Amino acid sequence: MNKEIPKAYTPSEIEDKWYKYWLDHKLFEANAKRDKKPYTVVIPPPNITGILTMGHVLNNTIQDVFVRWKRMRGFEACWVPGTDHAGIATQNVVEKSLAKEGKDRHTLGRDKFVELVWKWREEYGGTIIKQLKKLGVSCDWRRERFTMDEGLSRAVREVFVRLYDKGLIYRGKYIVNWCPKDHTAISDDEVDYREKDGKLYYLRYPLEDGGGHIVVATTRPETMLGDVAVAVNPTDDRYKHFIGKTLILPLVGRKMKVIADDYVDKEFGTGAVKITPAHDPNDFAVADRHDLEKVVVLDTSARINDNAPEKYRGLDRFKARKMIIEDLEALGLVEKISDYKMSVGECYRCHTVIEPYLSDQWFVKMKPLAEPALKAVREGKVRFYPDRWLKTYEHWMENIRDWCISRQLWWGHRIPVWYCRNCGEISVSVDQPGTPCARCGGNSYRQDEDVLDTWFSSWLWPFSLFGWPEETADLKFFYPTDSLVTGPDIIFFWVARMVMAGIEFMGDVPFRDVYFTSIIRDLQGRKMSKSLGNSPDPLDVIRDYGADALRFTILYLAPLGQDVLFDSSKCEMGRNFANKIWNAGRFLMMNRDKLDTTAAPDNLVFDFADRWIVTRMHHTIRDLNSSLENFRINDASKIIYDFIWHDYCDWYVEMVKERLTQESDEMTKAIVLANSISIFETSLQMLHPFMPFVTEELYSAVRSGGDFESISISDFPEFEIRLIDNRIEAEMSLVQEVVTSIRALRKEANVPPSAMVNVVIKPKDEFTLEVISGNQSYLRRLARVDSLSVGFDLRKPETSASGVVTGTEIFLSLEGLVNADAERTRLQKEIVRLQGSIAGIESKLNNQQFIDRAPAEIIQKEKVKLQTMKLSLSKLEENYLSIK
RNA sequence: GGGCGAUUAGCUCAGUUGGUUUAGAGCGCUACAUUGACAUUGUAGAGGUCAGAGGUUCGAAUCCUCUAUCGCCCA
Repeated sequence: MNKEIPKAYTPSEIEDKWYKYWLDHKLFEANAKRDKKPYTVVIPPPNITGILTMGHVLNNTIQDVFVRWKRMRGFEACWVPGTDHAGIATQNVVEKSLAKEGKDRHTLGRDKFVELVWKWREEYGGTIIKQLKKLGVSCDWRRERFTMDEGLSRAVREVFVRLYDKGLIYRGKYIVNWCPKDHTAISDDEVDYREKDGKLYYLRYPLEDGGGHIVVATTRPETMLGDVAVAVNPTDDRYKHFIGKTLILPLVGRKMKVIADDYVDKEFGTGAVKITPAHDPNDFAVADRHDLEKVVVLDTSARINDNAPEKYRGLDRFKARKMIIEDLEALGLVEKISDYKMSVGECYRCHTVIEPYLSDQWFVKMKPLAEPALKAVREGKVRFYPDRWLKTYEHWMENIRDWCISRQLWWGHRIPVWYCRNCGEISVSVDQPGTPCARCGGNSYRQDEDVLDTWFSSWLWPFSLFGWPEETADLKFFYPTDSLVTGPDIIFFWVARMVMAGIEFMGDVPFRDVYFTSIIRDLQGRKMSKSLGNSPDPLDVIRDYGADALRFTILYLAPLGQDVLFDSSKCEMGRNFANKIWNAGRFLMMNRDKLDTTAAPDNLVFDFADRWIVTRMHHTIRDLNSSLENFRINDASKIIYDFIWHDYCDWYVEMVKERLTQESDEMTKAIVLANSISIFETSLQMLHPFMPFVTEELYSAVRSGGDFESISISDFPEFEIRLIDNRIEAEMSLVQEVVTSIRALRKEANVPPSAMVNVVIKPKDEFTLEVISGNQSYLRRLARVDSLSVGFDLRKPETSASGVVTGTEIFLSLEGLVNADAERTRLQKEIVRLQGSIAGIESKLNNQQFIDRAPAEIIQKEKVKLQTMKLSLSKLEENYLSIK
């Protein structure tokens, strides 16, 4: 930096430069061999289809703060980045682009299609990674992994085989969200629910014994072909006597029982529910509990299949609905049809109504995995921040259900199950069997068509990315990882499952601490989402305000466990802060350029201001470290903000200015400046994990000359208790109080800021006298005072404004400027306020129970407070009376 | 229906085990200030019966109970 330092900080000019520098100098690379303690973080891998959102910004900034902080504190900090193959999302994206060319994946064939997805990934899959770099994150990019990489894919197959061999993987029937148009299952989050006008059909199901009928209500009468029972609530008096009786299913003729189940809502419809296990998830669960048959009556295109009476076979579900109602009406079995608003699930891609559909799926038995994972968290081997999420975790783990891991997609890890083409024998192995079929000796195999749920690779992430199942040096050194930073919305999908996988396959938990981030909302409190379009593009925000500003603002706004209402304009706060620091640096540089600093001696002499800022700084170091240790990251950002802005800039720099103007000796000036630069450097180091760019730029500027070392690998400031000086802090508070009080008096009396005033101070005690006399030059400058007299025996000037600070009287001599009435009013107000406080304390001290039960320390404090207030009050009253 | 969280200044939020808190910050507002770091600034100020009602306690924004409103998760 030279003399032409711009007045305003312009982030865009330096951010890319420093990021490139850090990468070129390999500052973020971590190695297993080093003689350091590891600090490991694995990134929650973003989807390759995704673009950077505010959620990612928060999440990754938090990780970066911890990683940079630990790196500076001497840890071998290793942050492994990567992306997730996001099965469904990615397949959809590629299918959409195919559709634009009028093609679909089926005409292309599986191999060609998968090839195309890989090509798409090469081209677009790195977008979010590029965007993350703009944020300044300090990942070891050499280690970047993708959940479909060969190594990770092998880990997935290995895990499947191990679990299968242990008997923890099985094949079974399961209700999925089926799209009859795309012929695939889709996940719960890919179903769009819409309010629609529908009908509620009330159907009569006759009893076998001819004793009347039961009326059931349904929105989907065509599924009645697959009914196997009617359920009622066991506490429902209307139906108690029907339980156990047999009904005849109209049109089909099937005999069905009336069963009792808690699931039935007495208030809904008639209180009797038809049970269609193959076409409704709730009914499926009921059927499991009551051991009922599951009759599938639709084919994969949602047409009536051969399990139904011949008449309806081949009909589309909606045509079948119409015909069934007509037929039932003809039989007099429709009681009534009413209008009904209902929420219907649609495929978010093609808007076809989703069909809950029973199909063959692969499952993992979760109970044996969940038990040790629950125990580990309960024992504190993994800690949650905030810890209330423990309850959510426990609840889920205690009621865990088996995990359906198969997906009818083409993009993903294909299930490592092979079927003998000859006899159908199943082989489960990491690679295709190379030996003849064990049962029939056949040599031809067919691999299972399905792929695995994307989470089935994510749950292995903390160790698969270090090379598992190979016992690599990295795995030994960096596992278990230290902190995981993620959103509470994936506590089940991801966090819990990683704990299970870590314990099962590595014998140890995958991380020690889990930090659950806030949810970012817009100013109306709505979750930010693509469809609402209410999420600002972080890249725009970075362009407008700077990456540091965005990082700092979002951290400052995001307390642990609370949601954040965000709007880009809030980044002004961070931008202003960056600019403030920039200008503090500018001030130091400008003064250094004026001085011959080569003359600065090694032994720096500290004056009052230096000693004060040093003790404040060490408080800051201590508080900052303890906030970060406790994952109170927004506290940490407030602490460093207050120190730099208020202690350093507002007070210390102003005092430095006084010394630079007063001192005539170049050598002394050089010392003063060297001290302030040294404090500034330390401040930059403390701030660096939060605002890496501006701190690096300034650090490099103030240290220009010597050998350059990046701030990001410099030593984080160490707290030294010997530099905490309570007496200096008390002295400085007094100076600050007196200055503030004089400034307030000036303002009250309408003295222009540029005008100098004369001040008389009658100190409360020796200590006050000493401090004020000793710091006269600072007081004069900070409060713009011309002549200052301090003494016990001084008299109040004839015309003056007066104030009392904890018993010390301050008089502002104002020839002809004092408005007596205004002065009286002001003092009166102050007197009333003090009287109120005094009355409060007196009543406390007069309360015998308070005296008996409160700790002596508290009582003593109250007494001192009372004394000071009484002293101040008497002075105020005296001054009030003397106004002429 | 079950669970969790929130409710503090006009707005957005801090306030860790109850006592130097007559409750703080940022933004906004008011007044004044622009030739030496910074108007992306400085100085001073106005603004709150801490959602409501009970209770525990010498003492409650803080602990307990209930109510109201809002949000999230599970069913």
